[in-house]
Amino acid sequence: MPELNARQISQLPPLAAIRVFEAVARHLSFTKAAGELGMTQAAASYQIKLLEERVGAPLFLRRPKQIVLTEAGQRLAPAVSEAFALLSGAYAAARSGADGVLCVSTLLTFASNWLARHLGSFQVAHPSLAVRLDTSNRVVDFTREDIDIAIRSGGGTWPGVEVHKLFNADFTPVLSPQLAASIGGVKEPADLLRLPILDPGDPWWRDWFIAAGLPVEELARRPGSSMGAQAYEANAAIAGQGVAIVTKALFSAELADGRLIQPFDLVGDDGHAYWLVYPQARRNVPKIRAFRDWILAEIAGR
Amino acid sequence: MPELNARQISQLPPLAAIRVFEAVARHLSFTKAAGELGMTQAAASYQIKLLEERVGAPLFLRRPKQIVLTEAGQRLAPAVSEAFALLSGAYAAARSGADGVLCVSTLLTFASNWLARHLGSFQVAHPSLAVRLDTSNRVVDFTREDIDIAIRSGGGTWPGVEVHKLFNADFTPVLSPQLAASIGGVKEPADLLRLPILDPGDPWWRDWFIAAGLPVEELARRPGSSMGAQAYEANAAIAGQGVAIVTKALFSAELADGRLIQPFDLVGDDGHAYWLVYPQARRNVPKIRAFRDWILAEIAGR
DNA sequence: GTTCGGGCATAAGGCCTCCTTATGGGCCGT
DNA sequence: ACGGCCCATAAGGAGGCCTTATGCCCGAAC
Repeated sequence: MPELNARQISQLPPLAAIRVFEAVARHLSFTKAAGELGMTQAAASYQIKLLEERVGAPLFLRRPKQIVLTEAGQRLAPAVSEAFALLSGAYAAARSGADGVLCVSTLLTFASNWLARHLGSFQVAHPSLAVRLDTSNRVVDFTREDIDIAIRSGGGTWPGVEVHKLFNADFTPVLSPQLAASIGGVKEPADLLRLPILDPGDPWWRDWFIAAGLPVEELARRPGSSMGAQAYEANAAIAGQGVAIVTKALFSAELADGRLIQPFDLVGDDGHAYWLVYPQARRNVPKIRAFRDWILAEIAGR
Repeated sequence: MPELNARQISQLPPLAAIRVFEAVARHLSFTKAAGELGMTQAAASYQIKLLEERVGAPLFLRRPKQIVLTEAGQRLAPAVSEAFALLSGAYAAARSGADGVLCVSTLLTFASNWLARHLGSFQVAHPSLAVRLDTSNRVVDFTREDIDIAIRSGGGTWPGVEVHKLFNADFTPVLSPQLAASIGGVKEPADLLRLPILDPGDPWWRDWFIAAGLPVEELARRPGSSMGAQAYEANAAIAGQGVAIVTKALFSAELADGRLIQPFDLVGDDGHAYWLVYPQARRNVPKIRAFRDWILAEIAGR
């Protein structure tokens, strides 16, 4: 790759004039070039004159009815054309090529339980768009990380970003049917007390217990470790290791095929939700629109 | 060579912003890049923001103490560097490369009788400068022909050009010593009437005859053809075919070595002269200065 | 922990570039 | 000879772009 140094850069020609020169050299006409560039013939004449003064030599010979390149102009024109083709290509690539890869920052559970199952239809709809998932529970800063769009959970109030609610982050206990059967079925909330509670320190449990009219003191005494993500706890629940409290919407498949059951209709809700977020300034970037439109339709369509 | 079409050109990025981007990508610092470009950090920030909006994607990630290129930026940067290197090279070549060839439009006689004998010392002094002679008696129009500098004869009043007088276009008869001897020597002007006059229609003859007190009627009756250039007529004179009327300064060598003799001190002068001319606007172009300085010194040095 | 410094972002304001309109000259074709 | 095409030039104006000034953030150092 060619190396540039400060001296070379500082000696770059006036770029606006070079752009005009390229067009004039291609058309061999000031008037036509000006037309192409959307300016007047006088402006083109001005820029060429400027450039000729900088170069120190005429670039065109003004013949009646037609202009021709001087020797100096002939030297300059091909390189300028090539340089502009390069620029044009790279610029186009950066513009739409940014379309090439969509970087989605997503919460672990949302990725494994929702995106993993639906992303296929997005790929089908946008075959030229590769999706890179960046899974973490941090709240990403779009100005510091190379992320296009993110799934977050929370109150939905973040500055500088566009937000769309996907679904409420409600929560309700789930467990495997085998585990429920082991105590003769789970008929009322209190039955849960006879089973292991997965991550009993999760505030959701406390909220739900209160809503269900159960005592919370006992919860606090239970030993327990948080696995840090609903997906892990749900897997433990499926394996029959205990009762997990999760967001229904993320486990519709497990609930539908019976790997998990929801013993009670009671659903807690702390006002949080899952949100789609992206920088306001980029709301019209094609790939971001595409993903937004797709995910909202996908959520609504169920 | 890459082809450009109007659509591509119209989609070129803002070039000023691209120039800033190139510098920032090289330094990975807004402040340093701005310094290199001789502008403030705020200006660089402004341009990058502008470009990012046009591209539709961030080009840099703002990390504390340092910025890094985003994926889009990484795609753009190498091509931009390459394009600028191309431009820079071509521009430099057009600037100094214009130094490479000096196109001199010259009168035929001046070329063969003066330049041909002196040009060697110019080549020695400027070995990197190739001289292309364009010989014709037209008055070249610098805006229509690819000419850097010209030798003209005339009154010295042309608009838009810088002029330097080389020497007066004086005129006096010359002939070969053998021809003079054939009539027993040429002692007084009237002796010329006994010899063939080369190009008797030339106004110079009329002027000189009048100055010498000879009758001009006889001149007009003589048959004669103009050869169109002093050099041709001088050659005819050297061959003994007649008497030519020429500018002394252009035939100093022939007069010195005796191939031609100047029988009379009487020299005509119609106020014309030989001039060095070039466009005023280009008076500081190195190769033009070089040629001007050389030829004036060479003329003065004799 | 607090302060200092480096680096980028942003706002307001002004200059100067660059474009437009208008006009003229040169040359060609009818 | 005259109208049309094309480029050059002058005058005038708008807006892009740069500057100054200020704020914020973060990390380093004491």
